Amino acid sequence: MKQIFRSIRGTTDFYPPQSFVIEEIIEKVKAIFQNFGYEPIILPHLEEEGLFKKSVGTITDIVEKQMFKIESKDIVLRPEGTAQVARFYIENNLSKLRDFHKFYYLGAMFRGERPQKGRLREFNHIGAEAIGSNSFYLDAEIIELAVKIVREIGIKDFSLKLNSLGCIKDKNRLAQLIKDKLAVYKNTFCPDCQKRFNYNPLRILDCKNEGCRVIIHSLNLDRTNYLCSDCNEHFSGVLNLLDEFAIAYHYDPLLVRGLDYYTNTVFEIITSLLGSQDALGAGGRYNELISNLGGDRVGAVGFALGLERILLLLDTPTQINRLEVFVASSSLEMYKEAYRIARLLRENNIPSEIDYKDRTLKAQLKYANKLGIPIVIIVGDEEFKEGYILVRDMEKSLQEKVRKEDLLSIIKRRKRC
RNA sequence: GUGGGUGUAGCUCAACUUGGAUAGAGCACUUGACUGUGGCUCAAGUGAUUGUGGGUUCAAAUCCCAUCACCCACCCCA
Repeated sequence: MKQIFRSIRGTTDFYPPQSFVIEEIIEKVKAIFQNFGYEPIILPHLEEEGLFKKSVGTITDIVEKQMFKIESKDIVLRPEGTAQVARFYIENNLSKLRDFHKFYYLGAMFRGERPQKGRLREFNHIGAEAIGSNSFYLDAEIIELAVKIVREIGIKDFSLKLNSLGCIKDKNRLAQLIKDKLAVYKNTFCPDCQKRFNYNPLRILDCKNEGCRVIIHSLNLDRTNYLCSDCNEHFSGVLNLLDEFAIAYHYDPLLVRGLDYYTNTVFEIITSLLGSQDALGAGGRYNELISNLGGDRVGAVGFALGLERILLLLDTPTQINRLEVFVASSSLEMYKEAYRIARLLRENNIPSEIDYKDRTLKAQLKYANKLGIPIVIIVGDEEFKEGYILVRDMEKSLQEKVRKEDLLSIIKRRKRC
């Protein structure tokens, strides 16, 4: 009996052409991050369980039931990046090195959710964290950066939502305000919201249940209801910058995020094309996180984009590789010459391919055509003996006979035009 | 985690309702017509123990149970 191993639930294999698209995304993203002064970090997939309990919050689903834990050790596969970056920042005393840092990272995160389209158990985040400043310019920059990445990757259907939760005092004030004003409706809420009412009243605000929404809208909630003057000023500063630089946004006073560490600015980049997994990315400020985990009290902002969700919105090209030349041989006797030519081209950084399956010339051309390779060099028995090699332009269907010694320069010239 | 749907060649699907003999088609792939030369057309060929494991039956892709995976909604979030 043959045993076929299958991929683990909620994990995906990426292969061409999709894998090429991912590589392109990564190249673009890195260039943009570096343009904005963000430095790469590569952190482990394993972290202590307690790190996420203390930062993301024990009442969140992520920590409560979605972490992959290594039995008998308090070690988990990281479910998100921000808390980890905070741990890394504190552990290495980076505040002593410099009082301001900007980092970016690309890597896998793990959450034991029930998989759906755009929701995997192992998925990749494109993340950025800027640590050490309370300036609202930084909030605006990080939002602009996230939007820019999404746009430059080629996504058209997306929008930006943002809100401010305020400082800890403001957040508590908002929670109390919700409790006070909604106490009368407590029994009419959906079962989820009845639970939320006690342990996480902010989450009532983004409930999808129609009944709950009607009640929530009747609050006519606005940030001026709970933000202190400093936090309100900070948020206005962010909005003014976005206005000034024409970054389209929608202020949504009902936007709250599921992770405990957020304070002040929170935002989401959403799309209408992914069903209920509509967040392409999200982020916000977390002014208390570093100090909660034992570091200095420094302001920080960050975001994460979901690579796989972005991928779902991009068209997958049918043909994508970087091969420029296929070296075909008219007979097996010429194979070694073809191999020699391919080596020469590769030495000169001209991506080249040859046949490895003893195909007929016809089949080799067909194969080159299938790979979308623009130039085929044909090593023909007769021509080769006379010192010539054939160069065929596959798009124009033109073929010329060139001297062996001129081959490289001719290919190089073609490559330029 | 809750509720529902789906699972048939590499891909997209048909046959399932009403069980019946070699499970069909298109695309893709290989070969040939085209005589050392791709794309178009035509022809032939390769490729499926019907997700997996049980059960009912003379007989199961088809009915039943279990299991796995994916999809949709909820939940959650990127």
